[in-house]
Amino acid sequence: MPEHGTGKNARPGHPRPSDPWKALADPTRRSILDLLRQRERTTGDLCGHFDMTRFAVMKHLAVLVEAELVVVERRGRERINHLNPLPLQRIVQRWIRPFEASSADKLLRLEGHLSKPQIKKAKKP
Amino acid sequence: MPEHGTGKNARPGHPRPSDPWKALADPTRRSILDLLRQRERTTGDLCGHFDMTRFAVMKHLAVLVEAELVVVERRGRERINHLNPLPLQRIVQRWIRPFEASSADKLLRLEGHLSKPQIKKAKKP
DNA sequence: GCCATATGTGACCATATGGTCACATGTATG
DNA sequence: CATACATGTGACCATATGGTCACATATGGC
Repeated sequence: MPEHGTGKNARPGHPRPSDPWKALADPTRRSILDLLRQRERTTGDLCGHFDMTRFAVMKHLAVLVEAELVVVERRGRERINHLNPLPLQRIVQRWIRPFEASSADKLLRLEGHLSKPQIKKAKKP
Repeated sequence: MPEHGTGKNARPGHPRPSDPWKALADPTRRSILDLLRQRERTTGDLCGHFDMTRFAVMKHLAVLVEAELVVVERRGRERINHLNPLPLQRIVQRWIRPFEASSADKLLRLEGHLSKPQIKKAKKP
């Protein structure tokens, strides 16, 4: 049930959410999310913040929408992009928290490897 | 000072960490981190868990190492891969926490837009 | 209706990426 | 030392991705 898998909810308007990690991988898209975190913005507004063309920004926006990180509201001839924080929260809960849980231990064990070669067996002369 | 890469510390051993988001983007690599979270593993051990060839897994491992998500310890003829939780923690602290901070408000405002189906007008024939 | 504005679509290109393989290196052990 | 095992390297290929553009489609105001 927690998995919105391939074929369960195949409603026309929501084909299937794509991997939010993929969407997050691009720094431009992360900047877009950052701008959207401040307030919702039209596509044109967003374009003003980047060096690339309007089309490139729109493509990034499309990726974010497919990952459900951005929700679109049509208002007249404008398109207003809203941040949807849910996928990020899901990532935190299903991915990052578990890593944090067991990290203190590993961190300590790691320091040994990071600083010294940790030779198990004495080298033969 | 003569040009030496991108300024800061271009030491031979540490070229510069690549974007951890990029490394996290691939599901195989996330699975590797998941396995490494349980315990450290050799490359061969990791390969056993995936359908692809050993080389593919090694490439993924290389990406993870460049992003400093994995630390390598050489032990004899084996290579032992350790998880390094620090980059993940950095992502959480510098990226995800700020989003969580302002999300409750946005969530409420979003609900209105999420429930409206956004019907597209029929195309002209 | 007409036109300017704002956004959408498809084609197109260069490069990055995931994946494969043949072959090279290193190391433990008989 | 020889050989098998574990890992490393480079070339190579197919596809995905980021980016561009020309052109098409709404929408609001006149």
